[in-house]
Formats: sequence, C-alpha cells, structure tokens
Amino acid sequence: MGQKQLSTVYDPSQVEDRIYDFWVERRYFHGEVDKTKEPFSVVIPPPNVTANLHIGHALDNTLQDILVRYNRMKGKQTTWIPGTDHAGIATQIKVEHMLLETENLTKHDLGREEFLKRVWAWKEKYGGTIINQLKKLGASCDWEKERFTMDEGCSKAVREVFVSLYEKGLIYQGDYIINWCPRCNTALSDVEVEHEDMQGHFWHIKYPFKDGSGYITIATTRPETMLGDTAVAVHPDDERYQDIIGKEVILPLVGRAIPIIADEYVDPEFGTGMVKITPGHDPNDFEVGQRHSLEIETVIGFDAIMTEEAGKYKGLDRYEARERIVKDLQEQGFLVKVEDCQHAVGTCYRCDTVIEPLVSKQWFVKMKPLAEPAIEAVKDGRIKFYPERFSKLYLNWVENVRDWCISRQLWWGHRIPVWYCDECGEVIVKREDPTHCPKCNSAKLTRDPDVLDTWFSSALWPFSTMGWPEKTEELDYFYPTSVLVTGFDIIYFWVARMVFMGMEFMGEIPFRDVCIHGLVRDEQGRKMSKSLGNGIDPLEVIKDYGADALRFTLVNGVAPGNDMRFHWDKVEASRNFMNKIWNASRFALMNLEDEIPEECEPKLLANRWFLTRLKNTVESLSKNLENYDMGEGAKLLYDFVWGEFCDWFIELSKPALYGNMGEEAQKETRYVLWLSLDTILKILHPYVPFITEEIWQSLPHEGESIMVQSWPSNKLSFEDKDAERDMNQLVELITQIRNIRAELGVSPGKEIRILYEGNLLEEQISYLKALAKASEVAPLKSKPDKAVTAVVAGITAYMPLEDMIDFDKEIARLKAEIQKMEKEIKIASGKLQNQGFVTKAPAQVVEKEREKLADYQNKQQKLIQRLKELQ
RNA sequence: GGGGGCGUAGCUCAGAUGGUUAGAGCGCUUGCUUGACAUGCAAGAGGUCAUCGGUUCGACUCCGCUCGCUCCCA
Repeated sequence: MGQKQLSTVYDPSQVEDRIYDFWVERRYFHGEVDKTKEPFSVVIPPPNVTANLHIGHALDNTLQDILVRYNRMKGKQTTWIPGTDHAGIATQIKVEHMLLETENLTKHDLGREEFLKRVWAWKEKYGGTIINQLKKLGASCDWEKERFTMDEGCSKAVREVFVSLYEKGLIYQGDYIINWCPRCNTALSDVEVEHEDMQGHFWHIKYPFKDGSGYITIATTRPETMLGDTAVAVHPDDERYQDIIGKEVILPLVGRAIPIIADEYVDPEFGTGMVKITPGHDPNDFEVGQRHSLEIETVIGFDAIMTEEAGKYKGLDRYEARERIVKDLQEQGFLVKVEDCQHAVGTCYRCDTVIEPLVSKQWFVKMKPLAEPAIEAVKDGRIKFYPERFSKLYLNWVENVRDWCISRQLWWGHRIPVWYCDECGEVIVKREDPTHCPKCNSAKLTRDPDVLDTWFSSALWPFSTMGWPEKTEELDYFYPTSVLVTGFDIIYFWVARMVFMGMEFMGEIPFRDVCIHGLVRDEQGRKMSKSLGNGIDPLEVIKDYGADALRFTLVNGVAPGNDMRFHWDKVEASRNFMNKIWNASRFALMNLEDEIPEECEPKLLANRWFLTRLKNTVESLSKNLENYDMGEGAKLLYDFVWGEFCDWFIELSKPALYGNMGEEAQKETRYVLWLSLDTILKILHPYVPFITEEIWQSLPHEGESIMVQSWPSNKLSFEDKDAERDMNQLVELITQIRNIRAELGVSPGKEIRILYEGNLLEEQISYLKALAKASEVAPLKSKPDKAVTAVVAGITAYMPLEDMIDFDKEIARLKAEIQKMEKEIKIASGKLQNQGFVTKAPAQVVEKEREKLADYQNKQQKLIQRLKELQ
C-alpha cells in the first residue's frame, strides 16, 4: 500500500478480513507455555452452539479482546481459550424442531441413539457459526485451543467430577421438590427459574372444622393445588389461633380431614395468618411437610395435567382445573371472596412456560460444603469483582445457596455415569463404564437415562479446557486464569459455580478478577429480544461500518457494570472517529519520509507539550485498563486523539513541517509526529485492531505487526510542565482571537495584525500566525486607536481592525468578560478569605486557588483598562 | 419484605481516592471548498448536577430522608 493511494475515506471492508487472516497465519493469537514470561489467560464464556452472534456477545468479546491485546502488548504470555457450550435444552429443542419440520419426525420416532447422531451432525454443520462470527469481530482467540463442552476432554472432566463428588458424599439422589418445566419436560435448577410478576387472584376459601364448629378461611393464588393439601398451618406464636392448633378441618370438594399445624414459616401478618400446606406442589410447603411428616399428594402431573389423585378433575389441564374448582367451590358455598393481586410466578428461563413445582427423584449436589471456600475466596480478596458491588450480589447468593438439582430429563448432554443393577438394585457410579454389578455380579445393568445440567460442565470450563483431569503443563502455567469477563446476569449460573468447582478440584480460585458488564439495550432502553424484534445484528453493523466502529461504539464512555443503549448515532460517531484517525494518518504519511526519523530531543514548544500529553495519556489509559475501565479508556483516547492530536498538534506542527520554521524544526517535528502517531496507533490497537494495523503497516516501522509490538511506556519519559502551561496559554489566546473574529464577523480568510503586550516566544508567534490567521504578530509599541482585545493571563493582544469595528459590540463583549471574571474572583477570593479553607485545606490546593485568583484579577484589570480606553 | 442500580445540557450518557471556569456525542445557532479529513473545520447557545437535610473550611462527588424509574432475591 503506497502512501499516495490512501483514500480520503477509510473503507473497513477492504481491510478487515485480510488483516485477520494475516494474524492467524502468523499464529500471533497462540500462547504456548513459556515459563520465562508472566502468563495472562482468559477463558471465553462459551456461547451456545446454537447461537448466532448477538450484540451482547459482541460487547463481552470486545471487552475480552481489549484486555487480551493489551496484556499481550505488555509482554505477557497470553492465551484466550475459545469454545462453545452444548446448551442441552436449547440445542435439543432446536434439533427437534428441525426434524419435525423437515422430516416430520419426533425424537421418539428416531430413538435416543439415532437422535443423538442427528444432534451431533447438526452441531458439526452449524456449531461453528458463532465462532466464525467472533473472527469478524476481531477476537484474538487462541483458536488452536478451541473446545466444546461435550468434547472428549471436557466429558472426561465431567465424569471425573461427578464420580468424585459422589464418592465424597457431595452428590446424592433423592425425592425432593424440584422445578419442573412441563414444556421442556425436564427438571430445572433454582436459578433456571425466572420470577415474573403476574396479575392474578386471591381466592378466599372456607375450610370447615371436622367437628362442625364453624370454619376457617384460607387464601390462595392456586386453588387447583388445594386438592393436594395435607395440612393448614398457623404461626406457633399467633395468639388468635392457639386454640385451633391440632384440630382438623375438612378439605372442601375432597372431603379429606387434614390437621391444623403450627410452623414458623407462616407469616401471621399476611392475609388471615393461615395458609394451606401443599407439600406436593410448593417448595416452602414441601419443607413444612418434611418438618411435620406430612403426606405428599401429587395432584398435577409432569405434563401439567391433573392426576388420578385429583379425583373428578383428573385429565384437566391445570388452568382448566383451576376454573372448574373455583366454580365448584362457589356453587357449594365454599368461596368467600376473590381479590385481585399481583404475585410472582416462576417460569422456565428457556421457554417461559410456568413452572410446576413437583416432587421427583433427581440428582443433587450438596452445596454447603462447596460454598464455604467460595465465600472465603471472595471475602478475603483472592477473587475481586469489578465493579466491587457485584461481590455483594455474589456473596448474597452463595451464602444462601440451596442444593443444586443437576439431573435433566433430556437426551442431549453428559449422560449421568450411574448404573442400576437390574438384579439386586445396586447403584453403581464409576469412572469407567461397568459391565457387571460389583455386588451380585449380574451383567444386567441399566444406565440412568438422565443427563447433567449444562452448567455442570460449564462450571469446569477454566480447568477442563486446559486438560484437567490430566496434570498438564498448561494447567500448571495458565491456571488460575487472569480475568473472567461476563454479564451480571450470569453470576449465579456460572461465575459462582466455577468458583465452587475450582476450589474443590484445583484447590485454587479459577480466576483472580471478575470484570462484570451490563446489558446492551435498544434505543428506548428495552431489552433486546426475539419476540420484540428489536435486536441489532452485530454482523450487519460490521458490514456497514466495520468491526472497529462497532467495538468502539460498544465500549466508548460506558461506565463499568452499567447497561448501555445502542444508538446508531453512536455507531456513526465511532465510524467518523475511525475516519479521523485515518485522515490524521494520511496527513502524517504525506509529511514523513520513508524511514523512521532519527530520534532527537525536542526543543519546540508544541513538540515538548505534545510529548508530555502523550506520556500522561498512556499512563492514564494504562491505569484505566488495569482497573477494567475500558469505557473511560475509550473516552480518553477519543478526546486525546481528536481533541488534542488532530485539533491542535497537527495544526501546530504544520508551520514546522512545511519548512517555515527552519530545517531543524522540520526534522524534529517529523520525529515527534512519527513517534506520536506510532504511539497513538499502539494504544488504540486493543480497541480498534484492524485500522491500527492497516495504518501501522504503511507507517515507517520495525517489526511484523502492531499487535505484537510492546505497549508504549518506557520510551516515553518526556515531561515538561512549563511547555504544558505555555501551550494552555496559547490555546486560550488563539481561541479568544478566533472567538472575536467570529463574533465581529471577520471572514475566516481575512488576515489580521496582532500587537501584543507581555512575553511571547518566537515559536508562539509562528503558531499564532498560522492558527489565528495573522499576517503579523509584533510587540505593541503604541496603542492603536481602533482595535479589539483578547486578554489572557500575562498577555494582551490587540487587533487593529479600523474598518470593521462595531464599538458597541466590542464594549458589550468586554463587559461580559469582566463580569465573568468578577464571578470567578468572588468565588476564589471567598475561599481564600475563609480561615477554615486556608488553614485546613492542603497547601497545594490553597496555592492553586491563589494562582487562579491572581490570573483572574490580572485578566479583569486589563479588561477594565481596555474598556475605559474605549469609552 | 430484603438488596443493588439509576435520576447531571433538548436527547443518550461520562464525571478514581471531596477542591474542575461541570464534560462528550447527537441535536441546535453562526460562519467556513483554511495545502489530512464536509464521516470535516472554527466559534457559540444550553445545566440552581431529582428534592430536602447532615458531615466538612469546601459536596455533582460522602451519609440520611423523600419522590420517580429500574433490576435481582424472597
């Protein structure tokens, strides 16, 4: 790519794929074990194999890529392990749908084995979609290490963990109440249930005493479950009901007698202070039932249809049954009243169907013993959340965690490694598939039909991807991982469980830092969803604006952990920023030679100033990235590159580059321009990898690729506070002059004369000429009659404008300026007259305030003087 | 019921450890083919930082109340 061919508009579509291929070919993403270097490792939150890249993935992976690229440039041995998740329910449903549509087959028509073959075939064909989409985004994943939660290694890890936990007594099987999704036809864990507030009713129902002495009133939102009531409960301390504890009531419509029991679970303040207890259909009631050894009646089946136990309601759907029961209660005089109420209803996180709590035989992980070390690890700071507040969320959950139901009634997933002996009933849990019963030696064994919760295998991801249970070099070197980047919505599902498993099986935390980000919402602040159709396809954005613009849009100015809205305006702003970088680079290339300029000590003010700013910017940006504040870092880059490099440094460099300030100045400025652009490209690179590589390749450079250059830090030691001060003064002066020109209608092309009081360096004069469009800048000898004045601390500049002065305008302008200064002087002097401020505030702060005051006063005096001269 | 977050310019949002002339993008006004860029340049208007109180020499920033919106858990 020759310098002259650079088009004035940057076209990412001509660049990105080519550059990505170049990186992959050179294996820059790959990180081998290298004990001479500090490791930096990240595991990707594995997206579902069924997924297409959505905007949330784009954000999550952009953040990871920024961190990975930054640390790679910092010289760490870096690996970012990618992969996908088998997503039990989602994948199974997807393939079932496909089979039904294309071949009119159900999974039962095919049988388990054949069905699984089809799922694997589907996975092979479509499973790579999202991986390829990540490449479009520019993700620098270590593709040679790509994994899948159901590949051989991960499966081995799952098996080892299950058997090992079982042997330790931390996995058990039993009949407990679980969350059942009647549509997905499987048990779910507690976190897979979402609670939605729904409009419902409170039905108040009479339960007559068995002895005929009247009745009590019970309120319920689910009357259909009353068929399964096995008690009524009151609070043991509730004085109203002391005398009825132990009595029996008759269950309406059913006729069964059930006892009134006392249990602390009841809230005496709520409703009548009496609740029906249905151990078979409510998790809280189930626990009450256990405490009081109550019977469990199951009146609703796994298909959400009323069971045999429901008597005459058998065969009805649970909602039909509700209507019929309410009707019957009313007809028979049991219904007291109906109130409207809002209550939380549990729904399946995959299909949104209302969950049915049901008692069923499932496998569980005992969580308390696993939780202890996971709590400690966060409490003592071995694992840190960014932002910190998310550790509270984590702790709150982990400290109250309940046992984890891990069996799923699905076919797609890790089959539970448990066999039952058909002869003697022995339960066999083995690392290798057994052929005979160890107890009775029978060969008739039946394997448990269920599979494990997908999150069970995800929980092992940080070490299963590195070869565990083998003791690999990778594990030794790259584990624990450096940072985990993920959304807050997945802290319970995944983050906490990785900590449990990491502590238990590696004896160590799985990651040191957890960087949490928010959701990407639509323009109106709504969640993006398929049903609303308000999703943004990141690939479309990439196609039209480029991956760099998308990446920058997603992170620029976003506060850590906060949600953000997706605005097309922002995409355009980012695209424009890319174009700005492109054109600033074009300018540099036009003014540089083919070789890297010779290093030199800068003497010119603009150069000294800019190198100082460059150093400070690199430092601030590095700090932002170390603190996982990518949003602030992006903002910093944007402001610095556009607002300082382009708007000021490039403009200031022109006189020198064009040779108007002598050969030395030109040479020096070329060097500073080159160094600055080289540095800017490097610090931009983690955010916008494609455009920075493309430009860097055409800039004089050493090395193959910008992505393996070292992060700028050591070389930039240049700092000159005086230059900063002098430049600030100059910037203020130029801005004022431009302001005056604009306000007084001096056309931009018209050159003016500037006569000044105070000290200006020779270079400052050159800059003034160039940036304020002045034909002459000279010390003031005698005051011109007709002139406007720009006043900054230390300098007064007169602009003789005989023919075009509107004196009233100028007087008004001066008065406004004076008033503005008056206000500032009041504030500053007020502070300084305050004894408390002078004695208690840090000396530095007081000194700064004094300087400010002096500047304001100086300016104001000159303005007043000038006003007098005009009046 | 418990916990978290948010409320800053017309809109969308930034504002470490309290001291800034309170910032950006978009929008708006005015003027510009200035030898990188009209996906641009220059200048500008626009904010009692939700409300009330407290801590402090000093609060957009820390603490508490209230109001409004939002999320998670029960």
